[in-house]
Amino acid sequence: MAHWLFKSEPATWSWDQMVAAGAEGTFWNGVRNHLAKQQMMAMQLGERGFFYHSNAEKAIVGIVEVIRTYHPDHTDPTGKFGMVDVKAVEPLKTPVSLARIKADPRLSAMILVNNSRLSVQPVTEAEWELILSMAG
DNA sequence: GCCAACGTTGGC
DNA sequence: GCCAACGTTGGC
Repeated sequence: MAHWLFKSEPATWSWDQMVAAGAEGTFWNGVRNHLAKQQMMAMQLGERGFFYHSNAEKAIVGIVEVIRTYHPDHTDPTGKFGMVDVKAVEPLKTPVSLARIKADPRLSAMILVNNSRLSVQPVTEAEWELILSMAG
C-alpha cells in the first residue's frame, strides 16, 4: 500500500473541518497541478496519507484515508482535473512540524522538503514509519 | 516548440 | 511582507 501526503492551508480547509466531515469524508478538490493529479490517479481505496497544514502551522497533524478513487473535479471549468475523496482517520498525538522533518537527515529526500509547492505527494514506507514514530 | 514574462505558492 | 521556486501562458 502506498502512502501519501495532502497539503492544505488551514484557512482554506483545516484538519478540524476534515474531522467534522466524519465518515462521509470530503472530496479533495481544487488541485490544478498535473503532478499532483498523477498522484491522485495512482491512489487506491483504503490507502492512507498524512494531512499537512501549510503556512502558519507547517506541521503534519493527522492521517486520512482514501474512500473514493480518482473522479472528475466538478469545480474545474476546464474538465482537465479530478480529485479523490478522503476521510479523517486519526490525529497525530504530537504534530510533526516541518522544522523537525528538515532537521532529520533520514527525511531529507522528502518532497515536502525539496518541492514544497506540490500539494499532493507520495510518501515512502520508510518516511511514513519514521514520521509515525516521531508523532508518538 | 522555445523561452521570456508573469502569477501563485509557501517558507522565512 | 518579502522573495525564491515553480508552473503556466503567450508571443514569436
